[in-house]
Amino acid sequence: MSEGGKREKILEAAVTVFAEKGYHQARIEEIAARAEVGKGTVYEYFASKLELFQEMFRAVLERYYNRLQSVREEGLPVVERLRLLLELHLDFICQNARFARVAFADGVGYDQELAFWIYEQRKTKLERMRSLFEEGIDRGEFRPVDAGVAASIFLGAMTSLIVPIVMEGQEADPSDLAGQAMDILMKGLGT
Amino acid sequence: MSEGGKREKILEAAVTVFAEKGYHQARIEEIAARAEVGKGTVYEYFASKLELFQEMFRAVLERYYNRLQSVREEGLPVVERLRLLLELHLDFICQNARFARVAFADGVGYDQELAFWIYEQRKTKLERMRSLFEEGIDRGEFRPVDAGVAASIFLGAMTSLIVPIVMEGQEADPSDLAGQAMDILMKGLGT
Amino acid sequence: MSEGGKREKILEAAVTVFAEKGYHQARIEEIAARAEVGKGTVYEYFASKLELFQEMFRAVLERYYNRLQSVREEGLPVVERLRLLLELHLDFICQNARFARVAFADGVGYDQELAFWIYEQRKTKLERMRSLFEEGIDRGEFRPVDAGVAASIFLGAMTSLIVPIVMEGQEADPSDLAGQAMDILMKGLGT
Amino acid sequence: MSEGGKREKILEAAVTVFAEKGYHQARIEEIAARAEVGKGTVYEYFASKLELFQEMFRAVLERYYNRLQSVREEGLPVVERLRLLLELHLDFICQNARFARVAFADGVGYDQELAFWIYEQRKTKLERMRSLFEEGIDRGEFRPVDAGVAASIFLGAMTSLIVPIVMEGQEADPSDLAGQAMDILMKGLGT
DNA sequence: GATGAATGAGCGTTCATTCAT
DNA sequence: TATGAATGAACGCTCATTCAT
Repeated sequence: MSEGGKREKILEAAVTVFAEKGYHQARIEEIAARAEVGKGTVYEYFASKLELFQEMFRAVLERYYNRLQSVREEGLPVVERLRLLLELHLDFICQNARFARVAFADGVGYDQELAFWIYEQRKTKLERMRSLFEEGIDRGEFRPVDAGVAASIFLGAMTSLIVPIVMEGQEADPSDLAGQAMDILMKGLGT
Repeated sequence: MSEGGKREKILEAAVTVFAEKGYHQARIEEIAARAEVGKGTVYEYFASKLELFQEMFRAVLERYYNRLQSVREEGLPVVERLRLLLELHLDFICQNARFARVAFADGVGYDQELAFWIYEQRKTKLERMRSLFEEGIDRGEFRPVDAGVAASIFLGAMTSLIVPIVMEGQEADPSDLAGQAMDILMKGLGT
Repeated sequence: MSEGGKREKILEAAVTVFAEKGYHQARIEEIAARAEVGKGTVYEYFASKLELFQEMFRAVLERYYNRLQSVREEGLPVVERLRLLLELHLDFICQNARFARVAFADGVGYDQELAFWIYEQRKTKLERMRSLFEEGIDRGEFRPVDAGVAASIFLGAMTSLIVPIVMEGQEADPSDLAGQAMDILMKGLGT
Repeated sequence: MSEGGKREKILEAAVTVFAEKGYHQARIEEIAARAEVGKGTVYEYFASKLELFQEMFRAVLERYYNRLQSVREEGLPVVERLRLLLELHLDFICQNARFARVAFADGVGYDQELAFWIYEQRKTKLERMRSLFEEGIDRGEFRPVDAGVAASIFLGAMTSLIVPIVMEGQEADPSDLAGQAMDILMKGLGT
């Protein structure tokens, strides 16, 4: 058997197992078994459990970012891009709840071995978000608030809204939910 | 040595060690050492590592809730209560960043052994928040949005805003930050 | 509370717990609890778990030997004394199955910490038995067989016959069982 | 190092260590060391200490039963088969005193964790023995006694006779000892 | 004497990682 | 390249024993 899909199969299995068991409860042996390769083979492709986790995490994030690509079409107003971002985000989660379990922990409270690494990933997201808000402010679409605070709130909302979906498999209509959240975030709660 | 503050000392040490190392990396022996008690003593007060973690978590949450008690004074408008809540929350975190590390994980991505238990704690928080928003809507302070969505966004913001404080020890002015966040959440981002 | 029955109560509790759990599974704390004394009190009366076990063992053996005393009435023929011995032995066990569990292990296979000590107790029994057989041979009641071998067989039978009573709580008629065993041992199996 | 006799080596080491120390005092680490394998390797072959003990016990019993196989030649009179059985039994013990230490505890007084399991093994032995005695009675070789009682006495004798050999390394002539015991058991002690 | 909170040595078991094949 | 048998460091938990009160 020559095909080189082994690396992919291992990553795929890693997503499943890490999501199901969490980082520490996940056993390399189970990942290998689910990938239908030998335990040693995992180490041919990944130097350690930690690295496997990180690669898997990156791979999932990549899929996620790919899914969100359309948001970068700069012709659209920032508000529309945010709405789209939120909708695609929720949609991605609804369809990949398993992935979310591992990939959308925002780093607080996570196991120390991973906390800072995951936090770095989050910082990237936050930064992208912040420049989006800056653009919105520059364009006059938003009030001149602190872009960092706005980005943080938006990111927090994105994370918070998916929790019941991820934890309880709660059904949700991404489009509707995104609409409601955007309504609050853009127009505020006040009368 | 007469005082029986052993249980408290152990809980105190547990906060420190669990926060520093995370649940799995934390070793009972280190907690015992930091509490200046024997390893066995830990098991006099707590049946297992898991139970120790949970008790510690509850104790921290209790301190947190105590700190937030003033928010329940029902004379105040809901908006004021929310602002106060956010400010006290941020203030508590600034002064107890260590605690936050363990107590404000939202349960996603956390180790499976704990994920659901922690999620239950979060649900309690979310429920309290939701009824606060319902009250605000009933009183006509807020627009008639979905209270659950609003609560989720608010809780997400609360969590998100503390991440850099907790992870990087970033300095922050709780009052100012709360003001900015409330401004966005109440008036929205739109022009 | 001044009464000095503490030692007795501890021994009594020790019999129960050691019998129920075996030496290693038995916990001093449980013995103390069942004796309604403090854990430390056990150590006022017995230097260690091992010594407590040995004292308990001796106490049970003493009761047993007391029960068997009538056998020493030297007026009776040895055969009668053996029959009586066997019957009293079986009767004692039927009524004190719990005791038997701890006191009639023959020391083989027993935990090393106890094996040799228990074996010593057994040697005492075997020696008494051997001199009884010697007497029987001297008196012409028995054929001139090796008294040691005879004693060993008799002791083996005594132990073996109680196993189902002790292990399964099997009901048995001591007198009848003693009769059948004596019949075999005295007249043999052969036609 | 190609041979995969690891499992055998571990079992061999287990016999030695369990016999020397007893179940509870025996440490897996010592067994591993004596088998010249890593501690973890033990767990590759046996799920737990208890299972290792049971497998070892079974393995020893198997050797023992193999040794006794000739007894099953049904051409021989039952008396002869019993004599042979006893002789082979004693001979096996003389040559494998170490094994006997672990394998011939008859279950009374043994550690609770093992007592009932070992008792089951004993019941198997007793049952085989009983049917042998029934056959002897049917064939008219024996008087019509209770086969169960006879089997119990015989088994008790088998166990009892090996005690000094096992515990003190006492030398014994299996053939002679078997002869004496059979003489008593078949012809009885009475004149 | 009586107590029970405190202790820590000790051990079974897990599992990431290695390496001979 | 692929494997999985072998490894051993690591750690949670137990419980006999001590000792201050």
